[in-house]
Amino acid sequence: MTARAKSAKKAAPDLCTEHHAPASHPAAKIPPLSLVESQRMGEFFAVLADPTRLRLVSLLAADEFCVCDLASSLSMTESAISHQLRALRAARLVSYRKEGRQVFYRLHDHHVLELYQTVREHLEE
Amino acid sequence: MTARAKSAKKAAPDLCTEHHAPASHPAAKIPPLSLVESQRMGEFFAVLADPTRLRLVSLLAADEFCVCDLASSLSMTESAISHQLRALRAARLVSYRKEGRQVFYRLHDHHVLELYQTVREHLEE
DNA sequence: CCAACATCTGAACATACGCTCATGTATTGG
DNA sequence: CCAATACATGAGCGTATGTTCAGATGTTGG
Repeated sequence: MTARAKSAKKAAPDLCTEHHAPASHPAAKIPPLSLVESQRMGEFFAVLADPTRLRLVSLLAADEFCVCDLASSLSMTESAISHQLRALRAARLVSYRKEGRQVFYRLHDHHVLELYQTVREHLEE
Repeated sequence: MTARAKSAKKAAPDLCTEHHAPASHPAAKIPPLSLVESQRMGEFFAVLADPTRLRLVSLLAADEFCVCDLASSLSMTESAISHQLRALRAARLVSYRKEGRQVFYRLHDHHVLELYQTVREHLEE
C-alpha cells in the first residue's frame, strides 16, 4: 500500500523513492503548506465555493444592499440570505452598517473585489 | 416571510423596497452572476476548498512530483491522493506526464501559481 | 404598548464530499 | 509469463454543509 518499503527480494525495484524528475524548474522555493495553514486556506476558499454566496458578492461588487433587497434580488428567503451573510461576515469578506431596522452590507475591502474579478475573468474563456 | 408585499393597513411602511442607500460609490457596473455562472465559479473555488488539495498545490508550486512521492510527503495513501489529483485534473489546475509506471503532476499554468500565492500572502497577516 | 417590519438564530433534514477498502489496469524486471 | 510496482476507480461510510421552518430579538409608527 505505502510502496515506501524497499523491494522485497526480486523484480521491479522501488524507483519511486523521492527522486522527482528535473529537480528544479519553477519559481522560488516556497515551503509547502502545513496542515493548519492548509486548513485555514481551505476554509477561506470554502466560503467562496457556494453559488449563493458568490451571487451575493457579485451584487455587493456593484453597490451596498440591505438583506431584504439581496433576498429579493436572488429570489430567496431572507433567512437563507442571512445565514450566508453570516458566513461571509465570519470570513471578513463583507462589512455591514446598521440604519434603523435595516442592515446594509458591502464588500469588506478592495482585495475581495479584486479576487472576485480576477477569478471571474479567468473563467470567462 | 417575503416582506415584499406592500404594507397592510397601518404602521411600519415597507421601507425596504429596493431603494438601497447612497445609490452608487464603487467601481464599474458589473452585472451580477447568473445562476449557472455562480455554479461554475463555485465549483472552481470548491476544488481549492480542501486542505489536502491545497497541500498538493503547494508541493506542485515548487516542483513536479509523482503520485507516490506526493502521498509520501503528505503521509497519506496513494489512493486518497489519486482521488484528489483527479479533482484537480478535472478543474484543469494540474497537468500530468506519464513516464513508465509513474505519472508526474505539475501545476497547469502560471495562473494557478499566481492565484495560490496571492491568497497565501493575503492570509499571512 | 402593540403590531408590522427587518434581521438573526437554532434545530432538522437532505445532499455533497473525503477517506478507506477492495479491486482493476498498466508497466517493468527476471 | 509472472510478480511487484504505480496509479486509477467504484462502493460505502461518517461527516460537513445549505436550505427550510419556527421562533427570538430589535426597531419603528400610531
